[in-house]
Amino acid sequence: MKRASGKSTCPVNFGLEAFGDPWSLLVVRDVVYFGKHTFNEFLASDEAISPSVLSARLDSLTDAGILRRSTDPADRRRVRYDLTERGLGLIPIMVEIAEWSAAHDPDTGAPAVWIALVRDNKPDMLRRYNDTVRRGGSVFVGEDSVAAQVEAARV
Amino acid sequence: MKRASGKSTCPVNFGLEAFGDPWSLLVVRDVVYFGKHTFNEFLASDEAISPSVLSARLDSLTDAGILRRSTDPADRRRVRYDLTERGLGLIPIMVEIAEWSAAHDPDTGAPAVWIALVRDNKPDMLRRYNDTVRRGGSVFVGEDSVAAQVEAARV
DNA sequence: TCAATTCACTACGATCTTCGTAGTGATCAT
DNA sequence: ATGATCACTACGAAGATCGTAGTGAATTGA
Repeated sequence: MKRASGKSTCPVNFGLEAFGDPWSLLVVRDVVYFGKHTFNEFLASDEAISPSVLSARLDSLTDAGILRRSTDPADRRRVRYDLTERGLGLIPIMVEIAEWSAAHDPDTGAPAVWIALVRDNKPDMLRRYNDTVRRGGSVFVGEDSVAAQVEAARV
Repeated sequence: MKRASGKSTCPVNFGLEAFGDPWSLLVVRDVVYFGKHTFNEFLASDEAISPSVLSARLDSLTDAGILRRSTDPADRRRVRYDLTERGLGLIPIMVEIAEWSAAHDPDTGAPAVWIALVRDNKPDMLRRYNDTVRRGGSVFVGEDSVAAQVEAARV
């Protein structure tokens, strides 16, 4: 991304300068969908980011106001990354990307039933995503995940 | 983007592999918002892409089934790029990016009134975007632009 | 008809970014 | 005290992008 910054006031360009590299949205995805919050958790993702690149991305996402870092008081080695309000605002973008990919990737790992659920109840599901991630939960992993909420409501 | 392809079935990753570099979505934006369709038109964008990179992006977007190329019968030098149905599917993603950026960039060039119009009439506006671009029009430029349609309806 | 222009695109060296592996220092568990 | 684990840094190799300068084919204007 050597492209000169601020050379255009186009909003699509602004977004791409903030998170439009090949890795930033994968970090955000790890937080939103899988409840990952630490360096080593991000490092262990399927896509195999290298530590120096991850470090640079965490810095730039923090600088852009998308992530907030904090040290765990119970273990001061541990640094935790959470989405800010601005970062939570990226959820609709990710959901649209997931929907597009699920429709066009024959080998997609996205469960068709989940994609349909999100597509057909978008405002409601986006609200659930937002609320859940805001309080530290995730879409698929954990006690209070969105998937668990939906499952509980289905019965 | 040296990242190994196909190493994950995550739909966010699939999308990013297809159009998640810093330039692809700017090409799509040029088509959708400004009605650009040729190499030199893309080259003249504010963000100053270099011709070799543009050439590579047009190839990869065509390979990904997002763009379709055709030679102008009236001027056989001219190569025209249009969005395929799959490419039209990227419109909701771009609209969400634009909405996020307009909300977080103090210097955004996006007209607030337009962003509000799209936000508050999203299904209707997305349908207009899609229909208009499909028949060769654009959001802001040209006789049949979405902006012109909205202006006509406002009177 | 023929030179000048315009079209999409390639060539290429310099520079920047990413990759992949191997550390480093601080903190924690035993 | 020792070893493990934490977030990261270092660094050379490989790859991508930048910016400028072409190239050949098609079209236009004289």
